[in-house]
Amino acid sequence: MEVTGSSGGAAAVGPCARIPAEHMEFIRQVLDRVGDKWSLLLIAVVEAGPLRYTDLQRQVPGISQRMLTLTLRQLREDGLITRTAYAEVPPRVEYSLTPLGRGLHEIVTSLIGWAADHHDEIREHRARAAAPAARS
Amino acid sequence: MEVTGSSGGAAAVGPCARIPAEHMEFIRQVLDRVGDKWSLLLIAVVEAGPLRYTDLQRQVPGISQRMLTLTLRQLREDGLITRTAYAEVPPRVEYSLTPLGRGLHEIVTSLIGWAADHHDEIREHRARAAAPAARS
DNA sequence: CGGAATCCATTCGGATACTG
DNA sequence: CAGTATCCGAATGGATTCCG
Repeated sequence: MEVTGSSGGAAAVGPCARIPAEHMEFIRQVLDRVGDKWSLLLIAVVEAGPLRYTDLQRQVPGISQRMLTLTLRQLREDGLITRTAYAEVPPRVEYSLTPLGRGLHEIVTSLIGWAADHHDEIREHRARAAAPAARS
Repeated sequence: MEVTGSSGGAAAVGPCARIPAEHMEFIRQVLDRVGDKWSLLLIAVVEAGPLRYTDLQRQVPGISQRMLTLTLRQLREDGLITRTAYAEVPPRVEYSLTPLGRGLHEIVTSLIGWAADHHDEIREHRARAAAPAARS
């Protein structure tokens, strides 16, 4: 796997970072699915045990019914969450993470933790980039 | 901070998963920035040391100049990558990860690893969901 | 309560052409 | 080489309305 050989002209890349082209395919697939506006957030929230539709809607501020339904369906089709419907008088539906989903949830937790740790730093950078004025 | 009091009606959620509403804000911000089509992929690729514009374009299959430029600019504004231009006859520009970006890169690596481990499983689920036919 | 369906604005993002 | 600028189709996603 060590492609640091000097035979090629454009070597000198790092040791492990060259992403194999074969991997690109499913990286893209996962990123396409998970890289929308709500999936990761929903993964993060639904971890709190079986949650009902309206619970999710309340916990995720700003999401519309449409997007909630759509995203939940996709996550379910990918095997990341389960949907359990109870045939009761007021219908009740509960969503939970599958084991597969829990694996992803750990990563989402990392991401959220990282965001929590560094969002100040990012906001500073962003503000600094937006204001090219500050120069004595 | 323990809101697990039984005064409310809808308690019974998990122990740690309730995401504080204050966190939601910057979770959304980070997700909005990072949850597009190319950011995470670029973070993953640019880790391979200083890479030039065309290198990135070659390493990320399918990206257009427009998106490459735009995404690189955003990542730079957020302080995740650095851009170094050399005033040479054929212009040369190199992109690298900042320390901040390297922190995110670790998480991206986890995500890619997870994707590599489970993409078969996901594809199976997805196919099974798409084909409701298979029943003897 | 838990959706599905339709409508529509905004955004995303690709193709192309041009520039320093 | 490393972008910028414009055009335009496609997809995202919100608001609203209706249904079982």
